Amino acid sequence: MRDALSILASATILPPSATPSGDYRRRNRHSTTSTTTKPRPKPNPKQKPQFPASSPLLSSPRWDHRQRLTYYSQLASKLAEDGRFEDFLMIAESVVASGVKISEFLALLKSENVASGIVRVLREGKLSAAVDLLNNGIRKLGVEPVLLFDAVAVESLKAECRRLLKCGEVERLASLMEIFAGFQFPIKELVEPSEVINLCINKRNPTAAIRYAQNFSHAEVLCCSIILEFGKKRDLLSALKAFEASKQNMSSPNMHSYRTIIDVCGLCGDYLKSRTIYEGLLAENITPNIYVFNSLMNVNSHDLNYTLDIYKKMEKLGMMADITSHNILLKSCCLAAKVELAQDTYKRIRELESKGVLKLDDFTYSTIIKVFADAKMWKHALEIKEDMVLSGVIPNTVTWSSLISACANAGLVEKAIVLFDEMLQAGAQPNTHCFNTLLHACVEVCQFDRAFRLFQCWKEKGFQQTISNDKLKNADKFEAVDRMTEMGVPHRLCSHLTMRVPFRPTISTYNIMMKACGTDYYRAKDLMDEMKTFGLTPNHISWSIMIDVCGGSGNVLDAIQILTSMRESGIQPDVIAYTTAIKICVERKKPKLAFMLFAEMKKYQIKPNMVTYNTILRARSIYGSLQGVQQCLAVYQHMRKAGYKPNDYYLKQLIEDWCEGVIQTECQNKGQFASHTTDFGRQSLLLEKVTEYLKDSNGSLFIDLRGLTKVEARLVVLAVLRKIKEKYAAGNSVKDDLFIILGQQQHGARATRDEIGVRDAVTRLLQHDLALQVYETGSRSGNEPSRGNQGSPRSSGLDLEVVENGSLAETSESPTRRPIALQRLVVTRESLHHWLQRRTVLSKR
DNA sequence: ATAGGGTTAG
Repeated sequence: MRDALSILASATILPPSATPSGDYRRRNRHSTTSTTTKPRPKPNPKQKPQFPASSPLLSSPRWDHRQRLTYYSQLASKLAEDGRFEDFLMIAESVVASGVKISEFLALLKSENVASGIVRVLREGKLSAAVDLLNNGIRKLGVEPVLLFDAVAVESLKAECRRLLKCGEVERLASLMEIFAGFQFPIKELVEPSEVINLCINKRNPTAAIRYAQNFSHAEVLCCSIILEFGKKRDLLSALKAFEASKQNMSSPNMHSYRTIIDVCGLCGDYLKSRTIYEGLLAENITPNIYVFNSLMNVNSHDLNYTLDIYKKMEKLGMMADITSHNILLKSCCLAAKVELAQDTYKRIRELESKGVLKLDDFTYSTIIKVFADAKMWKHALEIKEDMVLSGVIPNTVTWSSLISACANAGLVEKAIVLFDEMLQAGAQPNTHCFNTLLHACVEVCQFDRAFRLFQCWKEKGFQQTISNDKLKNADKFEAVDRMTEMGVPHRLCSHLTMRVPFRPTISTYNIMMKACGTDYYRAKDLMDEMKTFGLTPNHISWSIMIDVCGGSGNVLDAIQILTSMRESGIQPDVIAYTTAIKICVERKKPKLAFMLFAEMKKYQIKPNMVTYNTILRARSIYGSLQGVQQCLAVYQHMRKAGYKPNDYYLKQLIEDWCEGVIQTECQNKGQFASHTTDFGRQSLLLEKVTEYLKDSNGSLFIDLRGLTKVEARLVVLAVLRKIKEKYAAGNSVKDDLFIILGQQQHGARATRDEIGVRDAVTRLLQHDLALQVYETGSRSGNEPSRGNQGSPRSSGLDLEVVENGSLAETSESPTRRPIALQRLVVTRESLHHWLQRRTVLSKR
């Protein structure tokens, strides 16, 4: 125990003699808002203070009881304010030991000083130790610490909370709250809980949010909403942290938080994580509840097999799958487009219903309707509607929407409109979503006028409703209906629209309508402006549609310009916007612009996708020149590097067409080979070779046909010949024989059938179709009539067994190379000359 | 406490 004297000595406070007791005033403990001061309540006169003799100061005859108490409470207040809670407690203990009631002491204590002392140690980061001390010390004196804080203290604490809120000091705020919650203080009074939680979420501080939430009795619910909020912000990492933090201080696993984090995984697109979480539960031998199972199935619903596995797992555990589980299973079938499985599932659910186990709901019916809608089975969809009505489930807006799209997807606009009408008759409230479906139905079948009439009519009626409410006079109404009927809107539809379809368009509405503009760029532009008057901002899709509409009107340059407008309006063009623009260029036969845009994508680091590549490669007919083909091949290589499978149909077509162009007029039966299709797995080799041989840098007259089929070999030879021809036309004559490697033979082994096939096909092409002079050589190089062989046969990227100057591996140290002899064809330079002179003008394609 | 519908590029 420390000496009270030393405490007094260090306390910077005036002796009580300088403080007239009657003058001492303190603020009223019970006032909540008023800051005015009141005289402090007089101590109970019956109270006879008994100060122990051991405390000389307390028993000093110079002071009366009240003076002493006032002095010590002031001293204690000061000590608390300085954060010296140990000393503060010692005073309190001495006072109590002297026989004074603690409540009397507390009544005199300046509790705002205690509060600010706590704030002070909080700022110094030494809060918890100090508070533990205070908490225990005060409790030991038989008082709840909450009594330390009166209205004034609460006000100062509130102010501190507001300050911490404003500064975004969530950690400190959470600490403060934890402490006061520990005092059994109603912390809800200090600051609005949602404000604290929102701040923690905005500050991306999941642990502070959870720490705060755990001070409340409904912590589980709060923790779940925190996890969900992070999910809504697509911040899975923080959500997971919140989830982990919420597991602390939790006696039993909280299934609610498990299902929430699983839902959040779905929101954030990380379905694999949801599986990990589920497996974690299993590993701990915890059986998830049905909500966890349903959420897991839902998050993984795009993976039918997994969903089915979970469904079976539930069965194995003897857990009754409820209607939600079944609905999710149906949804999974729907996403996988497994119509039959969906039908079976639907039947099974119906059976369960007839046994009284389940009750089908609007979700069930709407989902199976969507299955049929997607499969264009509109009749089946309508049958489900009958089932639904018979079992007494009322179709809702979503059900009607799905039914309308069932007809729309099948191209039945009339039926879609009849259904819409029926929906209104049935008293269902259509919403914008539903209206969009209907408008889209019209656009899908190119009934643009009809889309506009409906749109116009919806807009007018919607306005009237909002402007004049229901005060619309009957006469006006009839007039409006007449006008709409004139516009071709069904009469019944008009009257319903007049009554209750408010016009609340979305971006989608305008996007659909912009599509309905076809190639009328100015109309689409007007719609875009109109959209802004409704407070809607065009999105990526709007801009892409604008590019399409503008380009469709033939205005390629303006269409490209839209990419810039888009960027200027704050929306970075995405891969779709660029692909659309490239499509326009290709359609309008502007390959150079298309390639320019393609290059621009690289500049803006927009990765082309399969559609982009196919779009730019599509217009093969417009690339007639070697340069064009080279550009295409470069795109092709780019594509492979980006990891796309080289199964490109267009490019093969391009090469075939271009190569065949060599003999277009010389060979009548050219279709014979061109009609063959090489199988996709082998194309990469073919295309690689063509790409290699067509490079400008590759000047050698050398072709390696090993590994190719005869159709492919023919293409490669034709490609090289075509290149020679184009080079010749540009003034480069042939200076060498053309070497063609067919295959290799080990010692006396016979050539394979394939190799013979290739040799025959190529020989026939060269000799018969093109009348070139060809001879075959199977022996070692050097035996054929030599012409210096300047063109090096070594070609980059190809591993050849031929070394320079035609001598085969004489200097090689590898013994395995020695016996290899190359089967090759040689096309003489003279005959190539003749061939070139025969047709110096390239056939125009 | 659970789930569902419409729009963009081949």
